[in-house]
Amino acid sequence: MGRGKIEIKRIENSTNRQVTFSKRRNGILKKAREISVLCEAEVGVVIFSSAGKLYDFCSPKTSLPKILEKYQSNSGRILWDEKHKSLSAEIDRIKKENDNMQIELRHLKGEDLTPLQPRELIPIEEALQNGLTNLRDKQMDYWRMLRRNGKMLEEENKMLAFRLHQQEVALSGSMRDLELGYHPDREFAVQMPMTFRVQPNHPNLQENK
Amino acid sequence: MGRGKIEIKRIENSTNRQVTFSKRRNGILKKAREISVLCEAEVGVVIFSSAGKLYDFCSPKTSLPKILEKYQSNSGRILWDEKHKSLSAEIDRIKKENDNMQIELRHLKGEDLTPLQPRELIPIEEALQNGLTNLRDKQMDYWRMLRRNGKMLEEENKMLAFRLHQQEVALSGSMRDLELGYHPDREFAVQMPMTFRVQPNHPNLQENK
DNA sequence: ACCTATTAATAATT
DNA sequence: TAATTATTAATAGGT
Repeated sequence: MGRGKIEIKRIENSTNRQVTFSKRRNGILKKAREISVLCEAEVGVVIFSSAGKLYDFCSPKTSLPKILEKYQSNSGRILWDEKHKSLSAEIDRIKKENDNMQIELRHLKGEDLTPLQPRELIPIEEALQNGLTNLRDKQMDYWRMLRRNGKMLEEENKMLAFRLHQQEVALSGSMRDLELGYHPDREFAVQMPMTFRVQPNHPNLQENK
Repeated sequence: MGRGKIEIKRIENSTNRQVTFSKRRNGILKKAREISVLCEAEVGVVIFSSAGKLYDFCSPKTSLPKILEKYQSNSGRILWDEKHKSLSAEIDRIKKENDNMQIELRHLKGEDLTPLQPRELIPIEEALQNGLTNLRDKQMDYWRMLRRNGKMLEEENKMLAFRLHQQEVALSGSMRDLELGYHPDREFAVQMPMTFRVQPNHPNLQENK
């Protein structure tokens, strides 16, 4: 179609090649549009000129990603790039790690032990014993902390009770002053009664047991 | 181009549509091949028929993945966004699962318990106790199996020892025959001596303890 | 699937 | 680079 028939091989004349590219490119894109409308086909076309310029067409109501997704599932060929491969590889790696941990967890919980040899049960038993030992240590720490805390509260209580006692003494003194009249010389010496003791079963301590 | 001009709109007649699709599809793929040869263009074409059948072309010396890679970097459009997102999402999901299991494992091993409240230690302790119980059960099963096995071996030994005894008796009889001459009438009745017993500390059983 | 009249694409030229 | 046009190629409708 043209003033003469041409052979389908590289056009050596650079200008001709570029002109032909331009014309035929338009032709293909037009044909692509037409077939997609006429026949309800999904079409994707990507063309790079030899200079690297991009031209493309995609049938309406879809998109290149959609078409390519369909292409992959339909052809079985994998289009995705290195990044995808590495993501997939990472997924595989993590899944494997996951499986191993799952197995270990099951074993520690005493599940799926049947296929194991007695020899293989030993490290699991040790892990469990160890875990229990560590846990008990931790619980012991808490217990000690609570006891220590209780003792501190006890001390604080003792101190507060003493202050309360002081105030009561002071208050009763003031009351007496009010009743008997003010005596500026009178002295209310503050003394700590060393024999004062909080009862060991002080209510406040109950809550921290 | 044809017996009549046609409007570029969906062909209602299904047969016509299919025929036209077939013809034009070939046309496009041919054009794609031609432009790629004539003009050194890189071309990728993907066509789906309305029935979902796939046809494609890719210029020689390249591949669809390569073309699409180039397409992405050239157009800035990302073709794999969706796929990427879903893969990334899956990685996140699995990693989370992974982390949770890792924490659970650590806890069971008695590690990283410090930030936990005493209340949170209880289920861990229960899990460990449970695991240990299950494991001990399993070990008990093995032990019982070994014992049962040992008893069976003991029985077998008893039987073998008896047979050996028989043969010794028969052999010594034959020897006597050889020494005294053959007496066809002579009878070697086989009797099980019921009082025969293998010693409980039979050497073969030691290995299975 | 093939045929062919007709339209559409395009190579060469301007 | 764009328009023109002679010619080939594509294809619509029929068989």
